[in-house]
Order: sequence, then structure tokens, then C-alpha cells
Amino acid sequence: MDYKIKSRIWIESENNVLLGEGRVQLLKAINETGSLSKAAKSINISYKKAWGLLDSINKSAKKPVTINSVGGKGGGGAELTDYGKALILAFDDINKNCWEFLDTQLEKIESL
Amino acid sequence: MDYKIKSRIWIESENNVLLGEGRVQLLKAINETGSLSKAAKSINISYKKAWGLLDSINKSAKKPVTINSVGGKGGGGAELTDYGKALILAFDDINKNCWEFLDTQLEKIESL
DNA sequence: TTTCGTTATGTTTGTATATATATAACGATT
DNA sequence: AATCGTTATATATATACAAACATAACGAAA
Repeated sequence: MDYKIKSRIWIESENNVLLGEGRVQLLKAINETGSLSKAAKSINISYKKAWGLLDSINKSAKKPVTINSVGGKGGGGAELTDYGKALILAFDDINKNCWEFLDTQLEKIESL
Repeated sequence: MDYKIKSRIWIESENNVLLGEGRVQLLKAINETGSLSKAAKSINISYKKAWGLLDSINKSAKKPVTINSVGGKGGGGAELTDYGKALILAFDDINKNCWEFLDTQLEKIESL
């Protein structure tokens, strides 16, 4: 019965999106599966979309977020760099803080 | 060259969207023009879309946000209630505070 | 040198959303 | 009762986006 406040945050670099909730979710899945194709399956998006997102991420970031290898043992794979891992931790932290902050602001609507 | 952090916030009521940036923009235009059709034109959206948004707003809100009249002098019109005016002020206030808060958080990304 | 599963990419198909168009209903004013 | 610009609504068209499909390139290992 009460109002709820919701939000989406994202990080941009030179007008390109670096990180958003979907991109962070993809990076987490890559970290867990070790490959882009498995990560895409695990979060139910097409490989093509996942590839486009990851490509955009690495083009926008100041430092590489993943290392992708093609061919070789197991066909290749993708793994997060230390920078990539730190980014998703920082993003989650900011996002959580944002939710908490907004919850304190909601009273301004409820009390009208 | 630096990263930027952006956000969108919105208010929901029983899983229906009450207010978001687009809806607030529409309400402001209604307040300035006195009619839904003129408001739609002024923000470059179709009347149908504007009508759907306004209908959704009034169905989600606890109290009426606009009073719409049909027929009569000038054909009718739409105007904000006091509740509607208060809502857009509160929304803008929360949104601005959210931006400022997020700017303080961005350093967590920049410093990586 | 053949195999394998992956990254990388293009092309086609499908779907959801927005736009355009059309029309009815309304009621104060003339 | 005729007019007017608006709200209210349905339907058809167009557009943007996502998904599906297909295929080439890769390189370690057998």
C-alpha cells in the first residue's frame, strides 16, 4: 500500500556506458564460469548480446576488465582482471548505499 | 576523461510506476500549458503516450494528481492538484539529493 | 594435422514498443 | 442546436531492439 522508491545507477566514460546492473551481472557470471558463452547462458541472454556488452565494457574502461583468450585448451575463455573484480565490488557498494539513501528520502513523498 | 555516475529514480505504488523523470516532465508541462494535448506537443511525445502516462499516474497515486475536464469552454483541459504540485517538487528534491550523494561515491571508482 | 570449444562476427527473423491515424464523446459558449 | 478544442480510445503502421541462426578464426593438445 505504501510507495516504494527504486533506482538504477550506471557509470559512464566519455559518453559510453562502462557499468550498469546488467553489465555487472555479466561480469559476475564470467567470474563464476570462466567463459563468456557459459556466462551468457547462465544469465539467459544471447551470446551476441553478452559479447557486445563485454566489448563495450573493455572499450570504455581505463584498464582492461577481462582477459579473453581464443583457441587452445578448452577453446579459450574469459576471466576478470583484478581491476574488473574491484569494479564490481565498488559498484555493488555504491548501489547498496544509494538504495539506503533513497529509503531515507522516501518519507518526503509519503508525508504529502 | 574521468568517469561519471548517472542514475534514474522512480516511485512505485503496488508494482505500478507512479513517477519517473518522464512522468514528472509531463506533469510540469501540463502545469505550464493547462492541457494534456499541448503538454504532449511541448515535450515531443504523442498524445496517446501522454494520455497513457497520465492515466497510469492517476491510477497509481493515492490521491488525484490532475483534474481533467472534457468539453466546455476551450474544449476542456487538465491541471495539477496541490498534491500533484507537491509530488513533482518532492521528486525533484530527492533526485537532486541523489545526484549529489552519488557524486560523493564516485571516488570509490576513480581511485581504483 | 585433426579435433575441440571457445571467441568473434554477420545476417536474418521475431517481438515489443512507439508513432501515426482516425473517431467518438463531451459540454460551455455562441 | 451548432461550434470548438479538448479528453478518451481503438486500430493500423513503423521503428527499434532482442533473439536466433550461421559461420569463420583461433590455438593448445592429442
